[in-house]
Amino acid sequence: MSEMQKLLNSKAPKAQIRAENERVILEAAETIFAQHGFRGSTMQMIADQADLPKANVHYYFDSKKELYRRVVEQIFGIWLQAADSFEQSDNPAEALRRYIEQKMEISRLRKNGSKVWANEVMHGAPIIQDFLETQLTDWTDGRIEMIQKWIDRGKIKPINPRWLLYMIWATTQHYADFAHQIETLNAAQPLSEKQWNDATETVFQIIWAGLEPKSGA
Amino acid sequence: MSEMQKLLNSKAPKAQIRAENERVILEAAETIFAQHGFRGSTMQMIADQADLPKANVHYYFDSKKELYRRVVEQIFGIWLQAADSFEQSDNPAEALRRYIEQKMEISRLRKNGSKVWANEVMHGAPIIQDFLETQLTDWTDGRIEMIQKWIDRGKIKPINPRWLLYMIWATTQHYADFAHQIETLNAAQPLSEKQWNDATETVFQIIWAGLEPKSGA
DNA sequence: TAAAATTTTGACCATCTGGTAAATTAGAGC
DNA sequence: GCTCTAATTTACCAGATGGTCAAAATTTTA
Repeated sequence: MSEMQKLLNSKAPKAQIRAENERVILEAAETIFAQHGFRGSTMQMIADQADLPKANVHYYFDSKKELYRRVVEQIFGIWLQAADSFEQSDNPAEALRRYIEQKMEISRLRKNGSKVWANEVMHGAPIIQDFLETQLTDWTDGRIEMIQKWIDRGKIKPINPRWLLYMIWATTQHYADFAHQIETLNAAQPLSEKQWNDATETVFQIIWAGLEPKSGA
Repeated sequence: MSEMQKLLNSKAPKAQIRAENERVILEAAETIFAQHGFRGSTMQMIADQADLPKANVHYYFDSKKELYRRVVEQIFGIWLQAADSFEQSDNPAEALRRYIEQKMEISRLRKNGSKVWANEVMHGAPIIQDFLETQLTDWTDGRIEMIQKWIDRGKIKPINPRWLLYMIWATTQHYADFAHQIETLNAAQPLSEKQWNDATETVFQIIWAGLEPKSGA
């Protein structure tokens, strides 16, 4: 631990030391796991990132697997939180806009989390399979029902709601998971604020224009 | 090597043994790398998958890195091949339909390849950065120009072509990279032929309807 | 058929890495 | 201050893994 860190901790009550160190380690782990995957990350890398001795990381988290599970659980929480922005509404355009904006915002601000999630799912979700089967399934079914109601009321075109959801997930998360590719294709520059807004707007525009019932129908 | 394999090889001329074994190893490697990532895959796993002794794999491929690079290069070739289906055309609807169908087909038939690619890019493309900077950049710039012409001629709505391309990539590749999640949400069943067709059609319909200039405009 | 070249294979090694032990230091409660 | 608990840290270990080697087997060539 650095002198700086020591200084910061020294004034913290003992109860807060634990909370703070766990937070620091989880953040470091998310960064490292996002960059190198589970197996590609070493406890030493995480410890260095957190500016703590490796044994100290093990003091707070019994094993690499447990630490990883905690990171993934945290990420799933954020995912579900964003999902709430897709609330029941009679105005599909507004609900979709809010949801897309929220998911793009997460891709921008929580890139690492999205990457860890993608990695986990791509490798067969060994750790969070139960989340997929319970919470994610429930949430998805609920939203599909809701979109179906929009269709039944003629508020959007009749499309399969499931593929629409996947399209939104895919497109928004792409900006986090493939950020490196996008940057490379952007003259090695991260997207600017303006570009993020423009991309968000374009995603919404295409999807919404693709769903809006023809005024003449 | 199994007796079966031995029997099969025994009749092959020597020159073909090498070609055949390299093919078998590359295929095995793609499967294993897709499932476990670069670091999570061991040469032993790949050897077992190829039904060869580990030392034999090293006889054909000097190192794990070289084997991985060969796998990724092969995948990029397929990617570019699909890209060709997005050929110059004055009919955006047809060109887009062909491209989307092609990319969905690849997601279905070459799931592992897509996963390896996603993994590589997500981790910062350490191996294929040069491909991104040269070939992918060139291809993308070309297609953006082409889409811009469609816009200029009023054949599609004015949107930023780049975000449209990313949307197509994201959506189609999602069906490969997140296949496990999609299966879990499909009652643990792989998508049926019918579902694949339906998803492909929906993706095209939404995107095209989102791009088609209003008939009244 | 004999020699040369290629392929196969088991045994082995150096290194890396997750995890542990035990001693030391710092803080909380009295 | 003194004791008890929590946190920090160094040194270390056991197992896994990428890669090597040399011998054996197989095929090609002369």
